[in-house]
Amino acid sequence: MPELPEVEVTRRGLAPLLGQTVKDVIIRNAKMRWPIPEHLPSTLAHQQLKSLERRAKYILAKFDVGTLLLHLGMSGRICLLDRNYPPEKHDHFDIVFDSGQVMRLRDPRRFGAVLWAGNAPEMHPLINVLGVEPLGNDFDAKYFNKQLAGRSMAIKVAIMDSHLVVGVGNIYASESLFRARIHPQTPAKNLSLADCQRLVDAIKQTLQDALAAGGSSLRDFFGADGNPGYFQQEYFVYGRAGGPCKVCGNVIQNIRLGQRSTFYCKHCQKIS
DNA sequence: AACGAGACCTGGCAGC
DNA sequence: TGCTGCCAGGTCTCGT
Repeated sequence: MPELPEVEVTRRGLAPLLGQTVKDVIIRNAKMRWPIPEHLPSTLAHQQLKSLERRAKYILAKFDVGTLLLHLGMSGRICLLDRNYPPEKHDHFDIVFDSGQVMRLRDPRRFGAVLWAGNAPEMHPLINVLGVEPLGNDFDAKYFNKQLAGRSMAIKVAIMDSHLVVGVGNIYASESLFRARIHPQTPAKNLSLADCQRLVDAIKQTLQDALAAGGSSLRDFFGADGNPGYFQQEYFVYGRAGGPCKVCGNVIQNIRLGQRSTFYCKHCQKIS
């Protein structure tokens, strides 16, 4: 589900739809984070899907007439199914294509979003405030060090701030800090350039590892039964409070930072 | 400008 | 079995 690697895996899994023409759009429940635009069925009718891109955790589906923005929120999932596959309770939105395939959005908590962005999605107010992509060349130690200057917030909270860098969710924030041996409560401004280098490297490596693992479950992810089949990653710290650190054997701690569960090893991770 | 808290939702689980 | 409270992979909005 929706950390950056799963969003990217989802985007790649939708590739069979490229070049196909929209036959129908079905809105079963428009009450997502923002209302699903009522005009989508008429706007998208007979339109050909030109490209599928990703920015942060948004999937951008581009058509000649504009761009559809999809966000999976906390519990969203997109499946490719046969159009006759019966919808379930939380299947809120379908795009039916001329091949008979349907792109179906399921989201029990409805924190996700389906939005219309016109032909300049990078100017959309939700998109144009976003920070750099974590896997791109713009995200490096120098940039990050500059962004963190003067910020007293905990580094864990900072790396989850999408205005600085996008795509680092709650799981991979804890995992990346463990790999970089940085305590999650460290004030962001205290990180040296060398600390930033280790953290940037750790974030990139953590996301790439997850992407590689998620990619291997692609078949299950889009299985006919809608089974998510997401990989069972071996986490170093996330969800392992009370258990032994895999490096030093000390007990993994659980605290709350920015109202989110945070896991770390107090022996391996130090405050600077 | 920066930061913290509240808000949006449903489902699963532990504890009583 | 049923109820209650808490927790969950996100992030915008508002008040200080």
